[in-house]
Amino acid sequence: MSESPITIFIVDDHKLFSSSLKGLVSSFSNFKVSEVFNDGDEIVSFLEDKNSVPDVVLLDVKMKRMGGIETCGWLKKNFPTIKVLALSMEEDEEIVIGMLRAGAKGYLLKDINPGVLEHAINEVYKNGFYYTEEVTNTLLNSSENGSLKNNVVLKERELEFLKLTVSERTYKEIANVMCLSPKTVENYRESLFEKLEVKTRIGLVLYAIKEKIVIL
Amino acid sequence: MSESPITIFIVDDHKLFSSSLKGLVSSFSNFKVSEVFNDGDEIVSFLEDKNSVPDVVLLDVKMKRMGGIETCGWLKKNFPTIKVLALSMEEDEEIVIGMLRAGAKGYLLKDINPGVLEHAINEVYKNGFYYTEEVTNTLLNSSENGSLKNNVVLKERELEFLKLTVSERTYKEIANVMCLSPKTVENYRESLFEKLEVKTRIGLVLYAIKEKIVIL
DNA sequence: TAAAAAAAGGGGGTATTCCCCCCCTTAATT
DNA sequence: AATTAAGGGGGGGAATACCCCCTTTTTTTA
Repeated sequence: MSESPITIFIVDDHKLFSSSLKGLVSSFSNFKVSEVFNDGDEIVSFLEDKNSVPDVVLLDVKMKRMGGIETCGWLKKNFPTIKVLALSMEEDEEIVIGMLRAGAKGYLLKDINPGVLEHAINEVYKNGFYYTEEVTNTLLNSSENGSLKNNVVLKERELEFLKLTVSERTYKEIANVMCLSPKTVENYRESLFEKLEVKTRIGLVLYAIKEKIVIL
Repeated sequence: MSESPITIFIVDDHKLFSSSLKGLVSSFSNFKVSEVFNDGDEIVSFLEDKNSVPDVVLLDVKMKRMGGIETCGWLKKNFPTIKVLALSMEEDEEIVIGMLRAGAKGYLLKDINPGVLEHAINEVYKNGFYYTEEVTNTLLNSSENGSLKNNVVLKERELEFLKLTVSERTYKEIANVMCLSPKTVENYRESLFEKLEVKTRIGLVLYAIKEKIVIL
């Protein structure tokens, strides 16, 4: 029952890559690569001129003039029905997060197998999104940087204190909440400073967030 | 070419739910629900007795005795080939993150359509994972809580100050880095306190992290 | 072009944080 | 019986953070 094909735009400033990608994607059944752009600017002016609108855009992340995130944000804002699949060489956390926040419906590394790309395009078209395990893990682990004292076991009361520290409370206020004297609270602070190898409250806050002791 | 069915275990302490789920899943082609457990403990002892190992486990998150995260962690550690699909009523950020960190290959809300479950089981079996858009958004947006002054535009120098604040630096040190007098730095602090409606440095740090001005 | 806002620097005071000591009790170890 | 760990409480002081009020210069913008 051969439906109308999924129309695809490709945006990538490596012409060799984009043209070979066009060939590859066109070879998949039911896909039609209508346009190929070398830059974010190009697809923007193309769409501004009220030309045809694609179902899916394969968007390179790192482009010289108008970058991937910016382009993605523009597409999201002006053509929210378009599903953007981000394509990237590396898996830079900031960029992954940036692209997804900008509205990308998926994030693929360029070293994937053709079959995965085909699957991803179909998924993003049908279900509206396609997230690989790697990307999700990147999001999850985007907190395991820094040299965190990871092998530290925090006790219940310490966790309580830590959670309260991650808020605009003074130690006096924390003491009230925890039903302790301010001085005892300071003891917790001091022992945590040592345990977690930090020097200020800010350090505690960063630790708590990185370790997902508190979720923002 | 009818392959051997995907074997599935269900773990859920709501018997009514788990048994109806068993019926539903069994009705999907090529799925076989071999065992149903009422608790994490039960599947653990079952597997410890070297009984059959399933392909996929549908795991309830909130269970009375041995909880979902704990169970998932045990499965991940002892039977890494088993794909765990977490099932949950709500989409609590901490729990989503906890489950995925514990090794779950997917996270589904219990109010999904049967078709989605079928699709998810197939995906998790074939590709090893299945993440819904909601879950990914939960991870992404796990920062858009709180009443952030979102419509604030920060100037370059303010951003610089803000980024430096998210570190264990005193204002004196920040002043050195920014080549400003400590007093000027304090002016930035004050104006940001107003703009961002926070009362302490901690507030600034939380804002910067939530708004991904700094990525941890 | 005059007014407003932004950028930089500052005084002086109070509150809080941070740091190094100290003490007591209770419960587990040895 | 003595030691060690864990939880709770404290003093005092120096450093830092926080707050309000101020001046000057430059840049925007109305």
